[in-house]
Amino acid sequence: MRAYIEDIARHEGQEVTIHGWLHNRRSSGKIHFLIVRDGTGFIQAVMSKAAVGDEAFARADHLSQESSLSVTGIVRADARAKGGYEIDVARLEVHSEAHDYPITPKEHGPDYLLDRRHLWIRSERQTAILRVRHEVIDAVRDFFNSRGFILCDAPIFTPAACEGTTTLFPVPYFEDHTAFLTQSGQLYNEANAMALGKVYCFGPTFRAEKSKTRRHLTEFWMVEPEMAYADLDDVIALAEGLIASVVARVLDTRKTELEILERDASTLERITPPFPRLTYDEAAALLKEKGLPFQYGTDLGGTDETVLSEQFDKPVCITHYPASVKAFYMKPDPRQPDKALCVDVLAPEGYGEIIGGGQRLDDLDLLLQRIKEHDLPQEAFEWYLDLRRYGSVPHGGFGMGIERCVSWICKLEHVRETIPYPRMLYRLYP
RNA sequence: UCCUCGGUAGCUCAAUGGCAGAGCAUCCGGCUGUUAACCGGAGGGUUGCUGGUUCGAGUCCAGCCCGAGGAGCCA
Repeated sequence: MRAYIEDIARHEGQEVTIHGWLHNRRSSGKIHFLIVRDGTGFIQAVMSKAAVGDEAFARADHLSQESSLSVTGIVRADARAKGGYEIDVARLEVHSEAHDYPITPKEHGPDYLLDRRHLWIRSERQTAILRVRHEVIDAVRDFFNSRGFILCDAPIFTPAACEGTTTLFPVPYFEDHTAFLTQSGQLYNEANAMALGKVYCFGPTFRAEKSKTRRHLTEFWMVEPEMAYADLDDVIALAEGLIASVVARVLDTRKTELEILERDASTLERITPPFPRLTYDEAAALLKEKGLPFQYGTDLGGTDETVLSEQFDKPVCITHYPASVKAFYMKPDPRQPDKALCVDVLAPEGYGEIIGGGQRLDDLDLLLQRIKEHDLPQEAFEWYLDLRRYGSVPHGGFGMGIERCVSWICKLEHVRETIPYPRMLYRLYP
């Protein structure tokens, strides 16, 4: 009977066949220990010379790492085994031998591994991370779907910058046209919210900044919800609910993976709403108190975010940034018009911003003024201005970077491990 | 674009300006409970590239290439 390693406990005492690959092999003369992986997990297959005969035993002695094979044998509980179970091999069938597999069971540098990312993802640690990524994405979708949000994706090819400031990737678009890869579905999301009420988009996002840090990818995945008839408090409550829900799901279904990653689950168990909130002014005062060289009126830097997030054991919401450091579409606070009704959520343990959003500017005249102030071409935004011409309402939303979120939940050193094929400043292969 | 660090065997790394080394991987041999198994043996080198200093350069100097971390930048 065919079985998967993740279900092996259900097959104790039965004879099963595992189809997979040889992860590692140890031998002790008349007994081989084959570590087999099948994509769902790892298990040790024990092969004794007495059980399989001299010929089969000798063949297994030369089996190389990552050769594809099927092992058949009885599942046995064993306290010495990592997952609690082993297979006593009765038959072993080799499908394809691998020669000189480049990723050996010893240390490798990041450059070497990234050049072989297509093979690196076979490792136990990388499969654990990619499983957590899958769970995070699934939890995000369930969260919005169960709350009446409609998935309504924004285009990847866009005609111009959503904002004038950031660097975009240009792509030729038939004769004489240049399209740009999206850096946000935000503006389209606003139009979709006016059509469908509560929407979200979820897709790849492209940033051509020459950022070279552990928090940056040039291609990453972002989920962006947007709600009509919503204010800043609604946006913050939604962000809290999303993060708490995603963390709870990973704790519920991916305990094994968190153990493989040596991630302390107790720090994640504290992630329940409400999250602490600080205004920009309060954050600035706190940074000054801590003796950081922070200049009031500027955006928070990487170090500032790290120090702030380390003050709390939950994600922290920073609101009311100066309007001047935020995007043109942010609504100013009526009580203090130099501040924006915006929120950034900083992940704990120094992981920095994972969510950015806020309430959108819904007044036509003020929006026109902001477009002028930011030196943006008004004609490119006529469709966006129509949303204010035809039944404008208070609305808002946010964007959450999936890789930064996974990186925090898994407590990784670098976001490059959270996506199957990372795209970075100097890396486009494989 | 700037700052810092790095590039030596397939991999991870040693080597005061004086014979190019170790562990792992590979190959051969040994071992019936190994957990990155262990023990014995063998093969494996254009020291990133170009030039310079020197009796002598992996090592010092200059330029370049590549990478890492950070800064700037970045919803």
